[in-house]
Amino acid sequence: MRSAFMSTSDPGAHEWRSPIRLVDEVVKVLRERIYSGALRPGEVLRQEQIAADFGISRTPLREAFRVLERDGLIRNEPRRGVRVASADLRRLKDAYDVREAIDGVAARLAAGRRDAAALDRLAAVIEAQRAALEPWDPIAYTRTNVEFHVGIMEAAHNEFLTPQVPLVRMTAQVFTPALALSVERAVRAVAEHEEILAAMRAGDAARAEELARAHIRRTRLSLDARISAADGDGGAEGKAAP
Amino acid sequence: MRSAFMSTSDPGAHEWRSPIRLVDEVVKVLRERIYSGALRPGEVLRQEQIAADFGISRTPLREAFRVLERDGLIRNEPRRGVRVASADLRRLKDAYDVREAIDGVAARLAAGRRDAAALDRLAAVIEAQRAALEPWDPIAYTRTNVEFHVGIMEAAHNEFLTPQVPLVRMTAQVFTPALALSVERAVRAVAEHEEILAAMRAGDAARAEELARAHIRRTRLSLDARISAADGDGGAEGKAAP
DNA sequence: ATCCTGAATCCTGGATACAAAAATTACGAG
DNA sequence: CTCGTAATTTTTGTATCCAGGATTCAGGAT
Repeated sequence: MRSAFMSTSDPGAHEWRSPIRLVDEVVKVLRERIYSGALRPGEVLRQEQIAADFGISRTPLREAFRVLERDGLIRNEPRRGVRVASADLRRLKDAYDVREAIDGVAARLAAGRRDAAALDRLAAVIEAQRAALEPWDPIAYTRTNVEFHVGIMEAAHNEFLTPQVPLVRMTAQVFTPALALSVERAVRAVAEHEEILAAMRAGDAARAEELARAHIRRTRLSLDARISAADGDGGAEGKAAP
Repeated sequence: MRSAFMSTSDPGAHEWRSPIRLVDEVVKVLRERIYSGALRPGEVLRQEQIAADFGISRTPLREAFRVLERDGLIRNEPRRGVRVASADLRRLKDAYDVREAIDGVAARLAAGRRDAAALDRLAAVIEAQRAALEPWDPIAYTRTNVEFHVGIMEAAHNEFLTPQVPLVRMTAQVFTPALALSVERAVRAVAEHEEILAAMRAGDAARAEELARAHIRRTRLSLDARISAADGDGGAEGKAAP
C-alpha cells in the first residue's frame, strides 16, 4: 500500500503509486464499510469528502462508485448524488429469491467439482460456527455464516458466480443479522450447513442444490416471521447489526 | 461541450442538454456493440480513440469501462488497457451453468407475478419467432430469442435479476448464435418457449422453473455437441454471428 | 536472416483545475 | 409561518498534465 490511503489525513506524502489500481482498493474498502454497517443505509456519499478521506482524487473514486452501483450496494440519483442502498421489504424478498437460485447452483457446482481443500475449509468454518452457538455469539456466527456461503461460491469455481458475492454478503451480513438472527434459527442453520456439506462431499449435486435452496428458503421464512411479528414499526428499514 | 454523442463530429452543437448521465449512455452503446459483434472478442479498446469517437472526454468513458468490466463484457489487464472479453470453452460452460439458475428463477418469479401484459408480450415474441422458422431466418430468430429470455426476466420484476441481463444477452446473442444455432434446435426451442409460457400463464411456478432450466440445459447440450463435433478447429473462439 | 538491446513513443492510471447545471440551503419579505 | 429568491453546495463533465509501465522500432551483434 504505497499511498496512505487508509489514513484520514496524510498531507504532502507524494509517494509513488501502488502497483494495483486504486479503483479496486476503494471498491474493496467501501464494500466492507457497507457490509459492516460503518456506512449506514441511506447515508449520502460525497465525492470530495471521501476522496479527501482516502487521500485520492475523484477520478478513481467515481469509477468505484459505478462498480458499487452495479453491485447494488449504492444507489445513484442523477444530479443528486450517491447514497448507500437501503433495504425495504420488497428489496429483501427480491434478494432472497435470487439468492435461493444463486446458492443452489453454487452448491450444485461445488458438489460436482469435489475440491477437497475447499470442502475441508468449509468443514472448519462449520466447526467455528458451532463454537459460536454454545456461548451464543451473534457476531462470530454472522462472520462464519458469511464465510460458509461465500466459501461454497468459491468452491464452485465459476467466474460468473463470483460477481454474485456482494449480493450474498449483503443479505448474509446486513439483512439477515438485522432481521432473522435468533439462536434457534442459528442452531438449525448450522445443522443445515452440515447436510449441505455432506451432500457436496458425497458429490450428490442435485441433493446439494436442493438442500442449499431449502436452507435459503427457511432463512427467508424466518425473516418473514420476524417482519410480520414486528409489524407496524416501520417495517424493514435495513439497519446493520451492531 | 455537450457534443452530440453518437456523431463522430458535430461542431457547433453546444446547446445539448443531457438529462441523463453520459456513463449510462456510453455503457448502453458499448454493450450493444459487444452483443452485436461490432466490437469483436479480444479487441482492444483505447480510451482516447473511443472517447473521440463518442465526442466525450475520458472521464465518463472510464466509468463506463468499470461497469462493463463488472458485467464481464470486457477484461482489464492492468496498465495495458481493456479488451472485449472472449469466450473459451470453460467460460461458456460456466455461463450456461449460471444461466440455468438465473433463467429458472426468472421463470418461477414471472409465473408467480402473473403480469398479464408482460406475458402477452412474450406470446407475441413467440409468434414472431415462429415466423422466423419457416423461411429460416437466423438473425430474426436470435433477436426474438433474446427478447423472449430478457422478457421473462422483466416479467419477474425483481431488481436483483435485471443486472443479470448482460449475462443472458451475452450467451443468447453471442455464444449461442455462434455455436449452437441450428434450425432443428430452433424449432425445438420455440416449442419449449411455448411450454414455459403456458406454465407461467397457468401460474405454475415450479413447472415454469423446471421447464426453463431444462430449456437452457438442452441449449447447452446442443452446444456441447457442436463443440465436440467441430473438435480441433480451435474450439470455442467466440465469434459473433454475421 | 535472426536475435538482442536500448531508446523513442504510446497509453493507462491518476491528479488537478475549471465550468455548467441542478439541488440545497439561507434569508428576507409578507 | 410561509413563500420566493439569492447564495452556496454538489454533481457531472471537460480539458490538461504527469509519471511510469508497455510497445515498438531501429540498429547492431551473431
